[in-house]
Amino acid sequence: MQKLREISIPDSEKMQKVISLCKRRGFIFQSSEIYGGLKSAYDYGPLGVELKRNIMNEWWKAMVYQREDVVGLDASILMHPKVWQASGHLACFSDPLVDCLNCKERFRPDKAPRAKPGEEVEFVEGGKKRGRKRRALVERDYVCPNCGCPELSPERHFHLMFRTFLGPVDMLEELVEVVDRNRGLSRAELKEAVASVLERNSVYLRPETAQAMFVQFLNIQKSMSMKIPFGIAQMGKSFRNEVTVKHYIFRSCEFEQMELEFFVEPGTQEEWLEYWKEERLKWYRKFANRPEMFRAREHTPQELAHYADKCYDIEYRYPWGWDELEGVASRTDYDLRKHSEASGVKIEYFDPTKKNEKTGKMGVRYTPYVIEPAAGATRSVLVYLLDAYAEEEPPEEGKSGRTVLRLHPRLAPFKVAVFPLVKKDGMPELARKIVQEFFEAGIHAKYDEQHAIGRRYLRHDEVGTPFCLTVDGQSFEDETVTIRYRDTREQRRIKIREALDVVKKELSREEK
RNA sequence: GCGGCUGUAGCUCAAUGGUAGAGCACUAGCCUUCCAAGCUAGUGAUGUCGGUUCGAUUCCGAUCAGCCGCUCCA
Repeated sequence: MQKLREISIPDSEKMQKVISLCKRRGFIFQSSEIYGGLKSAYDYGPLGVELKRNIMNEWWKAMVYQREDVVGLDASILMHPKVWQASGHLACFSDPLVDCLNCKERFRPDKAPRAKPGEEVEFVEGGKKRGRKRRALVERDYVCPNCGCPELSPERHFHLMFRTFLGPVDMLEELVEVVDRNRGLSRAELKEAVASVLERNSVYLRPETAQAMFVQFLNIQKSMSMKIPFGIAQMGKSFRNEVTVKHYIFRSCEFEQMELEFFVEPGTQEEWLEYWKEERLKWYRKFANRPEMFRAREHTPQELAHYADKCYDIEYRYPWGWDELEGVASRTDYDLRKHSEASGVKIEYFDPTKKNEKTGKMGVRYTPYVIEPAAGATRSVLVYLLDAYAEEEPPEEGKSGRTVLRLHPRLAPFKVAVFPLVKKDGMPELARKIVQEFFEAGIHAKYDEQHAIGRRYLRHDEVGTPFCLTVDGQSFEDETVTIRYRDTREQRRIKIREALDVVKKELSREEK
């Protein structure tokens, strides 16, 4: 057997290499590139769309098809604005921020050091460690947390939800009229008047898929006769005006989520949280070459969101360190309760099998608690690309090293490539006949006759194609082809009529 | 949003105030019976806008985008 020696790649170079491969081989392109690109927006090319879709299909399979207690949902991205009022996103997503005019620090006023208005304070010019000292009067009840300077920009709100407007009528006229009518007002009052026009017409692109599952809880539970515990699964795009976008597709303003809301009886949330944490960790590791690169980390009390009583982050060891991939949160009954209060609709579950302690009769009514495993689909794409990317030294003298994507066969964009050894003697025709069988079976396959055979193997290694079938002279004598394995570079002969089954069998293997 | 660095062909990189070059890749053809062989020919680039200049890819400014750090990330 050939010895395949992997070249170790420093973390500092890994992202560059993966990004470059993704562009070169049609996985991921920058959005609107010919216009100079758009901040943190990326397009999934012909191979990227396959990888992303394969990951999402595997998630759907594990969440919905392979269990009885979860059903699916595909909600609209635009929802009634009251949804976001009730969920708290409208308020929380617009924290005021302030810039320090001295050291350029940006911070939240509520987290800044307190000070007395009118007091004189000393600070270093430019915010450096040493330098000329200056004094100034405190105007507000806080100073810059970095340099202590009281000279600050106005408090500004940063809306983290994308606002848009429903309805074809342009509100420009209305706005002009409001401004015109209120000429005498102060700036603050005018701002409020304009804001109210905007608010009245605004809808928002969802910042998470979760809320639709809470809002449709009753419809789904009743129409499908679901009994608690049960879950609702949804995949789709969400949008956030992130202050800082980072690390390629890791944090972008438009991203794709795979979320499960799993409703449980109050009091059982802890065990279900543990259950889902383990399930999700297992799921990620199933498709990975390096399962040890995934871990679950419990949130510290400081990190915990206001709606959660406990939360795990499923983290991956990215080239920049451990970072989030999925959050598995115990959200209590916060969301259902909020929507119940805001809408006036009683969102409860009636369990006829439990005895009511108070009345002694059968049947208990309660607001379910929810466990939320919320995964990043686009983050998963990055994670599996990083996990799969490898470079190898030449297996022996005179041969070539290679770059290989060791993707799980079910995640790989092409499942199989079919080649004629050379472009003559009827080999292309036979190879095309074989590839046609895969087309008809719905297995994504690629016919390739360009360049020499070795180059074709290596090109398909680079995009993660797990199996290559090659027609040669012998194929016409005994109806066999060679199957060549991506991970080992080994090959063996199989009967042509068995080729489809051999590939199918490899694809159905659970473990990587 | 701040600070630092960066932007030349699909990729990796070179050069210059005066005709922008290579390797790889790609295309066509020849050759080729299992791991990036060879030969011939070919396509293809200075992120965008503006300024200085006789002339700017080079100098300056703005802008867009990327990387690193800070900040942010209910």
